[in-house]
Amino acid sequence: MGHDFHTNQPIYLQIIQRLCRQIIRGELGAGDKLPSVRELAVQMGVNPNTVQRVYSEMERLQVAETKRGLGTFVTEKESRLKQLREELMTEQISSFISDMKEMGFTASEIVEGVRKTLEHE
Amino acid sequence: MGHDFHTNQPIYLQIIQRLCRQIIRGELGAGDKLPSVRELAVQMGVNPNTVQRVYSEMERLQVAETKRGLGTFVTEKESRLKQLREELMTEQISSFISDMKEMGFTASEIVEGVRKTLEHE
Amino acid sequence: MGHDFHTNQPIYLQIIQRLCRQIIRGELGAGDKLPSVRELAVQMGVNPNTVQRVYSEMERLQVAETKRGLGTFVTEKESRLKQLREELMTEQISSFISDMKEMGFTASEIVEGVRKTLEHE
Amino acid sequence: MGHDFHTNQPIYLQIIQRLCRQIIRGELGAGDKLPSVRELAVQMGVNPNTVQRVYSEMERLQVAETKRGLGTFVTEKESRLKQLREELMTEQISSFISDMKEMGFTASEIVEGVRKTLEHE
DNA sequence: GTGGTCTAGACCACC
DNA sequence: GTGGTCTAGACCACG
Repeated sequence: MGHDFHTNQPIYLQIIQRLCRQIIRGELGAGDKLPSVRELAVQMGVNPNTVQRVYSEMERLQVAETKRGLGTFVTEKESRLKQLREELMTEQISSFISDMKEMGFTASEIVEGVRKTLEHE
Repeated sequence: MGHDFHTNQPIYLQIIQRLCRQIIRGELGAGDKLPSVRELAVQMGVNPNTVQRVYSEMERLQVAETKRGLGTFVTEKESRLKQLREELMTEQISSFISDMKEMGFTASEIVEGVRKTLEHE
Repeated sequence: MGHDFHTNQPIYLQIIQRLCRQIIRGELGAGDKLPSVRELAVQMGVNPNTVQRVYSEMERLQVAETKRGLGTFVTEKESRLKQLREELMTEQISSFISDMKEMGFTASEIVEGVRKTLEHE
Repeated sequence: MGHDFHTNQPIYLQIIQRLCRQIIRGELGAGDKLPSVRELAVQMGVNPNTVQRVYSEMERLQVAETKRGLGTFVTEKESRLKQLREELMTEQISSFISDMKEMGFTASEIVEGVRKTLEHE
């Protein structure tokens, strides 16, 4: 079992996130084959139902495609992958900033906080 | 009803978050009285039990104190409030950065992304 | 306010306990006058209703007596006070031992634990 | 209904206490499955919500762990269980001793009282 | 009036 | 099946 039980985010979302990140990092490229449902289920120490859900969801997001009898693959549309990278980045940043503002932090506090945290690593 | 139904975060956590943000923004100061359980329940369009849970949790976090028969109050320990502000800020920033890194973004991409997004507002 | 708000035991019981302990320690002797309801209420930072309850309860326990127009006094029956001391001690010890046994500690573990804790003070 | 109504301690605390004692007595071992919420609710003659609260609290104390969709289990960390035993013992003893001292009993009176009471059983 | 606990019963996501 | 959350409405002790 390679996933984190301690968080309360649904396991299938954790797995989707992990796969998407591998994709935008380039570890998984357009058209690459994803593990079979059963394989990934074993790898992750998870019920096959859960993996099934992961793949359905990724298909809905047009990030993966299922070819009947062959398996599930990263979409072949490279443009969709670039778009995905942008989407995830923008989404992440805006939600971060809006949260910080809601907590009353100023723009400069935010930039400084991020810079310092990145330095100290 | 003033809370978000479209998110999957439990209502009581949403309310805690909202109150904590009001506190660290300084809208609620040390020692201030919080609304009574029943009052807040009406304000939020929520069951009193849910608010009860909010206040219990905030007391556990030492952000609120309850005085029997009198009501629930923001803690009188100013230091705890400063600490809370730091905690929430650090927590927010680190989780943001670790997410971004996991997606393969570099430190400079992150800082730039944040700076640009803040400018365009 | 000289009492402890942090515990969840009712305030009136805390006050009764405190008074009884002063009595069996001999700080308050048989026949001594107790403070008036209003006085004690101010001393303790507590509502007079609460003190009223304290005195009623102590009267029920035959530890205090109220003389109309004069005030409330520690009972004059010295024997009752000795008895009280014994009662409280026995009660305390038996409930302690039965708790420890219920937790699976042996007689010798209990005696040793108590001895050691008393030494290290 | 298997719990004490005649005490003023909340039912959920009584149940936690009972479970913790079973654990430190070794009747429930590390990793053992606890009854499901609904099961225990029936056993105890109590509402499922009350048991829910018991399990949440025990998880917060790191005495229990819940596995989504599977159930609630005694923590697998044996060290935590040893620690729990120590904690409960120390807690019990110190509160007993401080109570006795506050009542004016001397160290030797305390030790003797405990020894004698244990002999007469 | 306040918070604290409890029951009854519901719906949800997850495995 | 499991735990997690929520509503509705009740009763209690306390100040």
